[in-house]
Amino acid sequence: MAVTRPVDTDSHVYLVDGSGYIFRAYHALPPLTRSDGTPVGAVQGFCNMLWKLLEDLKGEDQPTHLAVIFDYSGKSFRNDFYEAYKAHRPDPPEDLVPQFGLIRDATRAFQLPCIEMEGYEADDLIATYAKQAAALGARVTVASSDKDLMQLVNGQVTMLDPMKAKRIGPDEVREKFGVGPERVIDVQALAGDSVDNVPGVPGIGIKTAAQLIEEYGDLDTLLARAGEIKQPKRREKLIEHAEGARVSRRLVTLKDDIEIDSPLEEFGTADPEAESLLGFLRSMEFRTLTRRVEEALGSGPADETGDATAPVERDRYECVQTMDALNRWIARAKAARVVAVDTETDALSACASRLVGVSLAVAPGQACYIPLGHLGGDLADGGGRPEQIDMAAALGALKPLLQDPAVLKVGQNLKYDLAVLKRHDIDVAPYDDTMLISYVQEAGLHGHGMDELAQTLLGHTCISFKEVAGSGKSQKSFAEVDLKSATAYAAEDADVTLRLYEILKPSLAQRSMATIYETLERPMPGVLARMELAGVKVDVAQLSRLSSDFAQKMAEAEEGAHAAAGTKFNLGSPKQIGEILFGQMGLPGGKKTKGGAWSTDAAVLDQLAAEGHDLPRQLLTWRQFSKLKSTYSDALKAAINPDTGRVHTSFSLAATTTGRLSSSEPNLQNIPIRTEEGRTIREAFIAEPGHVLVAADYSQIELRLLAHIAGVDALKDAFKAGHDIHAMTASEMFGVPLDEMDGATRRKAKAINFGIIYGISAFGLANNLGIGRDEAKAYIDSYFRKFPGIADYMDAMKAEAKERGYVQTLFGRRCHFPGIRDKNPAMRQFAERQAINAPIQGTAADIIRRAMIRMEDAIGRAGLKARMLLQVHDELVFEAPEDEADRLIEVVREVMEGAALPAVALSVPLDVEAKAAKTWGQAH
DNA sequence: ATGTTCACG
DNA sequence: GACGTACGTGAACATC
Repeated sequence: MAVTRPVDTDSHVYLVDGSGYIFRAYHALPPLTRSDGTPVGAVQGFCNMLWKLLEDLKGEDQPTHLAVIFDYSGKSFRNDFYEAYKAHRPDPPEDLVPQFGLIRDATRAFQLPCIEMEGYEADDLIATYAKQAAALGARVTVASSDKDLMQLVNGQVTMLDPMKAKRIGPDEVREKFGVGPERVIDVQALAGDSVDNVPGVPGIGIKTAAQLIEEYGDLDTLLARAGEIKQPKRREKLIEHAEGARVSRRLVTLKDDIEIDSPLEEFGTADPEAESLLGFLRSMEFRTLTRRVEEALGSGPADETGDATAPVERDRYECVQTMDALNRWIARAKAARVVAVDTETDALSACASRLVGVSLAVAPGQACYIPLGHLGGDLADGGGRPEQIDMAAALGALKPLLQDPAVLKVGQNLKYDLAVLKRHDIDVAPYDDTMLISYVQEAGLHGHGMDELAQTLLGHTCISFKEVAGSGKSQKSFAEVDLKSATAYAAEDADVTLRLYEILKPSLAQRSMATIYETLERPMPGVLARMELAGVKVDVAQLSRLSSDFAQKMAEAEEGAHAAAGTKFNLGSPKQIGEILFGQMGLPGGKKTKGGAWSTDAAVLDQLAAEGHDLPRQLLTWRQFSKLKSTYSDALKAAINPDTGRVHTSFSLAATTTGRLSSSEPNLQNIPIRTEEGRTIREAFIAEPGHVLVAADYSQIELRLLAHIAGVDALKDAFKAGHDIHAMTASEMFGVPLDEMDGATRRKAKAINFGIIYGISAFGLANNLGIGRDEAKAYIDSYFRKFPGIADYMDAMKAEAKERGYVQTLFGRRCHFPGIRDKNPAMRQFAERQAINAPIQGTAADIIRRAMIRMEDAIGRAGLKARMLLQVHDELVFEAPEDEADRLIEVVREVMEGAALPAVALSVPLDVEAKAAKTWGQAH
């Protein structure tokens, strides 16, 4: 744990260039993966280096202060004046990406400060800290071998190559650059750096640059007197590229006056607490290093307050009601470098609710609640508004903590809190989400809500919301809950979240799911929170018109139905419909429902209507309009947020077994499109004036993935050639030439193609096509013969699910099916069909997640203002200024079509159809 | 709280 | 040969 210790002339400050080290370790060391496949080579190199540094320096060179400093991902201030800076750098290798997060975890496990700052590179932070420390008289060691840091070297500041254990002082710098440290930037400005896109002066390398600087003293003098140079080529180049040299000097000159968040004094070194470090090293499977650390530190039992499984004591939570108390908690959180955060609001919707309080936990059992928006009126609080810190002041103090790149914020379903805090202009980062850490490991096995996780992982029963707010009609909003109950409830949430994190996070690595979590889960809450906050505009007048149209159609159908039945009844009651149709009228009943009653669903009513009966026809019409009115036109109008005038859905990240999202309150993933009447609802989704909606959807993505995953050459070739896939299937199966294909045959093939994806059964296909079971069976057999690979794929998935309990997507996401070993054959077969479907549906879900994660950045880089609003499984919906539409479509298509790369190279192309229009309906 | 139906991919 | 079905969701409404 870092301690606070003043910096003075006896201090020795170590500044470790974490980012520089990551790349060197990655390239210098052989690739290493943990047993679960997570790449950890760079992490191991990094941990070895840190440990060696700490051990080697036990003598007189021992650091009194130490911090590890990282680049902030994204652009730096240098791009503000020179756009091309580091622009040609390729994206880091796929197997390095997950290690960035792990290396920050490693730093925290060593209990060392982990420093980064938006807009700055690690080198600038190091320069700033080095200057401050030197000014206080301390000695400084910069642990790096990066030549760009050599300009910092002087009598007090030396560098240490952490891999070669070699000291770099002024003499070594002179050896490398031919000039002393104080002239290094001049030499770099002339020589340039092709790797970082620093232009320099063409034709001049380090040797020549050093010679010129030696001769003329410094860069400005050289450029001013360039005309005196004897060699004509060199003279011309220098005169021509003088400005390039000046820009280059600005690029290579490190910024040493950044306003830093974490002062030097907080970097005081202390022996690391053994268990948390060892826990991390063991989870990474670094056996040698684990043993070394065990020997050096001993490994006693965990400290009582640090045990995630210690009993939860609700009365020990603190209710924070003064700025002093709040500042103490913020300091504790900063020191701990990890803090669990939870927000309480007065309603369930993140977009429509008001912030009521924030809770924090810094260690198991160490949690507080900060009430901010509680109302008076409760007798327990004496009737008045309870004593609370001013909301703006509290958020002002919390903001730097919540945005501090060196403090990890942990939440349970953090998307909600991100959205609430974003509305108060706070961008929480970095973060981890316990719900997602659980989901990525155990999707399909159980739910991932906090109460359930606390029960199973901690054996703890959380206070229910009802216990503090009541239930039913008398339920209070959280703002009306008294502070004592609110503190017990809210602080417990943060406490439990932190404990869950300590248990769940290490298991992520143990089961080699860290890469999936890092690439497909961790980035999502931020993306979705922004989409939900953006919302989508709907045309209120249009919805009102539709509601009254539908009401009229319903009334007509109701009248017709009552007339046809000869009696009045409730058209919304399947029970009454059954009694009339199959009782009074004596029609033959078709299938039964699960509960044993006669089914009256659309398939049954359709059949009866086709036989010429009027009542089922009227019922179908009534149901259609009743559905459109109550579920869509009425509900959407009621869902409009009065502040924004838009509809804000909530996306759920941990609801499905396959990795798909779900949408609720309202569900915007099931807006009608299949029928003409239904489409009118989609026409009510509109763009702001001067804007358009762009809808982009993957064409046939699941069939394409089936072709790739099952290795079906005929399907692959058809997709590569851009053929109509259902017509091709029909032609193969039924022997009809493509140019003679009729609609009915193609429709049959289409049903079979979909059936395959769903884990086909003869009964299901027969039902769907309205044919006999024998005929359906013959179709399936014929399909398997024509497309070898499919049957093998199905058998393989069933076997894999049976053996492991889960199947995997192409990217490695696991979908569990506990029913696969059930003794009930129906349950088992259900699980088998799920196991066949999940890798296909799940891979498609992974691909669109990857596209979404890359999309915002791609839109930003293209200089567009467009916003991503909705995801509907294979479709993304955007809103953009009219004049951006064409460019947006280009960017969106590029990102979506390439979303599987580089992790997976598909053997079929992904095709995206995109269109811009004023309404969602027209954008299809 | 559960079942039925139906909207979407 | 049993089992009773197409895969994944969420919302409204009736009924218990």
